[in-house]
Amino acid sequence: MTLTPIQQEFVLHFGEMGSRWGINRTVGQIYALLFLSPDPLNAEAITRALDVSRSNISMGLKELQSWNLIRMRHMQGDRRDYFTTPDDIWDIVRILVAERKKREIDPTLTKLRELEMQGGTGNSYSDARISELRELIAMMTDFYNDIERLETERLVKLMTLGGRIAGLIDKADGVMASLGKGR
Amino acid sequence: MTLTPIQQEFVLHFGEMGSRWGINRTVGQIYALLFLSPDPLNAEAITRALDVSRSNISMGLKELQSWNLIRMRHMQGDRRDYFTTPDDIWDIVRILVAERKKREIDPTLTKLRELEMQGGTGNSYSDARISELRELIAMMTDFYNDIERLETERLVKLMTLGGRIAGLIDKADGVMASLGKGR
DNA sequence: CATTTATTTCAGAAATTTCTGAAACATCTG
DNA sequence: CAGATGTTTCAGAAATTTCTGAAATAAATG
Repeated sequence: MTLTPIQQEFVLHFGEMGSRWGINRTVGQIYALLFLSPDPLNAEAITRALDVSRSNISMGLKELQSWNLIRMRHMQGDRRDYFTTPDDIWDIVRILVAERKKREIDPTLTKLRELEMQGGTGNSYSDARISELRELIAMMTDFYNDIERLETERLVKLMTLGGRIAGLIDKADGVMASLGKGR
Repeated sequence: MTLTPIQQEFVLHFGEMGSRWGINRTVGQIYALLFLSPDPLNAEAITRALDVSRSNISMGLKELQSWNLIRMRHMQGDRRDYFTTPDDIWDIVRILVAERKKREIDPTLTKLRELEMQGGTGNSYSDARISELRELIAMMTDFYNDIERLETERLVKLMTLGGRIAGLIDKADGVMASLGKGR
């Protein structure tokens, strides 16, 4: 896999964005490369394309696997490991969101619950802030669980509702109210 | 502001999570402290509470201001700067999402458009991948713009729809179809 | 305008993260 | 099993980020 200039630029961009996304440069570049590649690549091919050390690639691949972001595959009569990104780009988004939630949100939700268990902070404002935050994160987490279950088709429909979304929410709410379940 | 043990733990947690959230430990701790504090705090008070250098606090506050995550206030007859987090926790969420989008998503959308402008990569699969990715990010960005406009009340309603959300999407789609605008 | 008070800047120190090359490990082949 | 092939581990080097203390800047006070 020799990269054309545009592919090169794409790969370098992912490398640069890596630090903002919570991965390192090499991991970003490996992912970008696999994302663009029509075929699975082995570590040796990745090393040649990115011009970093073989061991760095090995660690990067391990990291990407821990993120569930790449799949390992094998070829007939070749004992090297080959890697790909999921074909369906929506799968990639789902994985990314799931993993970021797991790393960036869940530990805090757990910690907040822990803190609340341990009794108050000794300050009513702090207590209120913590419980507000816990409630908000719990609500977002529940919403995430509902959204996560939607098939891609419905998800796309939701996302393309545009301005009609407000009316739709109100309509759903109206139904709730008429059923005596309003909040 | 002397911290109780539970407040201390909250502050330390935010410090530790900082690196996953794309901020450093001190910035995380400052934010946690301001979040819990009923009253605005000045840099000196923050320095005492967190036990790091005054200059580090100064830089941390600057960083938080660049994120729009804190507000500067002044007290009558006191020329020191005081800082708070927004009272409404939903405002905090909105700001966070907006800033992360700005830093983590927008540059990539711009880059992808740039790459597409420059003509293809020389590989049809790569081209398709890039344009798919650009479309997906654009869709999510548009959705974000719609959501961002919703008042908190409607946002909460949306998030608490639970399992009914799928049906609601279908209903909206049905209306679209009957109007001959189906996609 | 000299002094006091508050804040920022910045060069270098400290800490952390990333990366490399060499060695270890693992597995296959003849 | 000896050699070949492929992967991982890991100690230290390199790069990057964070943090500090001292100096600079800014603004108010008497």
